[in-house]
Amino acid sequence: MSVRIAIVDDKIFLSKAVAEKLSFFEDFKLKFIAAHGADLLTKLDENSNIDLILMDIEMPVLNGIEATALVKQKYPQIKIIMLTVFDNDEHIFNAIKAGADGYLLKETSPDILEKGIRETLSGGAAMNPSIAMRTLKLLRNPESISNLQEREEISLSSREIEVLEQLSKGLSYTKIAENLFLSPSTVRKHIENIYKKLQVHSKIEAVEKARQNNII
Amino acid sequence: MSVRIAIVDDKIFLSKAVAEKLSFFEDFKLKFIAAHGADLLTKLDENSNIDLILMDIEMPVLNGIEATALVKQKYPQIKIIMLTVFDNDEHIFNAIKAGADGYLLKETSPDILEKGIRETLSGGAAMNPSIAMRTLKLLRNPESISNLQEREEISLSSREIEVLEQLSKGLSYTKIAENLFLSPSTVRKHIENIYKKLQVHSKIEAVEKARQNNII
DNA sequence: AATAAAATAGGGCAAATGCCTTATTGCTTC
DNA sequence: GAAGCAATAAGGCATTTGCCCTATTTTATT
Repeated sequence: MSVRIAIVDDKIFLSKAVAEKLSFFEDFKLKFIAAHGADLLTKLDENSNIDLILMDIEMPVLNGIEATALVKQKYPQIKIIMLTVFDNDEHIFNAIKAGADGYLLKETSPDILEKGIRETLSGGAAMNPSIAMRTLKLLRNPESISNLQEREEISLSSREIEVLEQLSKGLSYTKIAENLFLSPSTVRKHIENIYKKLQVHSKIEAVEKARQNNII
Repeated sequence: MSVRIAIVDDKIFLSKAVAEKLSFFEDFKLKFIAAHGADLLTKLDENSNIDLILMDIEMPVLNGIEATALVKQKYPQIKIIMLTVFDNDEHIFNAIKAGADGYLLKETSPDILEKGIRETLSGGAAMNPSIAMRTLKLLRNPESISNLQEREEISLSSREIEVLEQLSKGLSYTKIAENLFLSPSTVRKHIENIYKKLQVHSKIEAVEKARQNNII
């Protein structure tokens, strides 16, 4: 039994690259490529015999999130995997809300893409591990969801995030130093830098702000 | 660089099976097997040089969810993947809340387990596709989550909750006293009582615990 | 090779915190 | 009306925190 697939992407060379990956698997039949959401809906109106859609997010006319919601409303049996270069929380959450069945990054290997498609068709969800982690954090912190829009760029280094995670559990400087094999002075310095970046002045404020921004 | 792993499971033949899967990968070093959560904590107190724990859920003495929360509180740098035969929503959600970094099923192949471990160590989340789908559904339906919460009886007075709310914003004793028209001494006493009731020893721990129990 | 950024480490100091003790007042509840 | 509890308040003290300084090593980036 073959799998009928559609690709939706306005960047032609990117959809070509995805089509190329699909071509490795002979039961995957690429039925059509749509240039944007509106184009997809038109094509589905003509023929909705599609099992799964690989959907870009950033597109003109009708973006991938809106298109997903509309397709799911009209053809709930069609599975949709978001396939995008962006992995920010707002996109992820909105795609999930719209009803997407998976969320993969464009650089995904043919192998992973294939597994994701098959798992999605059998009722699972395809997810990149880093995206899975973001969904976990969103689940842990439902409040952070309301803050997904007006979000400034806060960039903490991975070491700083590590320290912040320990902070959030209520550990002291010295305990954190022990856990991370650092000197307490270093931990203090990291925390000072974290405070500056987050513009806060205490542990709790830092943790609060980090939660609001889905950093921890 | 090798990966130091611990297994926690009361069924010996099941932990043996997992150990067997790990043995295919020469950089995976199985440091120890614990029979239950309490056993794990004892062993970690002796030596916390562990990168990742594969944790069962249903165990005597201290179950996998409680153990996860305790380990994450004391050693936040240790990654934890739940490895279980059950995949019901309550378990999944509680494990995520407790801080688990991944959730795989016991029948997982050595290959998937290996990938999950490596992805978790590099900051992602390891998730079985069917479990990923459940997390998506939980995210889409925040109301469903409230039915899953099991909470113990923690009774704070309304005054204590008021103080706790101010605490959670990162305010100092003196600021809280000003806001509530109390003497700083009184605020301190309230906070002492809150700590006793929640069995914690710092502001952040109190806020963390209160959040876990939906008090604030 | 040169420069910048991140990570590491240490010292000093005022303020805040966590924990102890004691004490008074008002409100329930049996 | 006695007992218990919640709320109020104060003093003491060791530890932790927040913030300032400097300085070396490691790791990109160009």
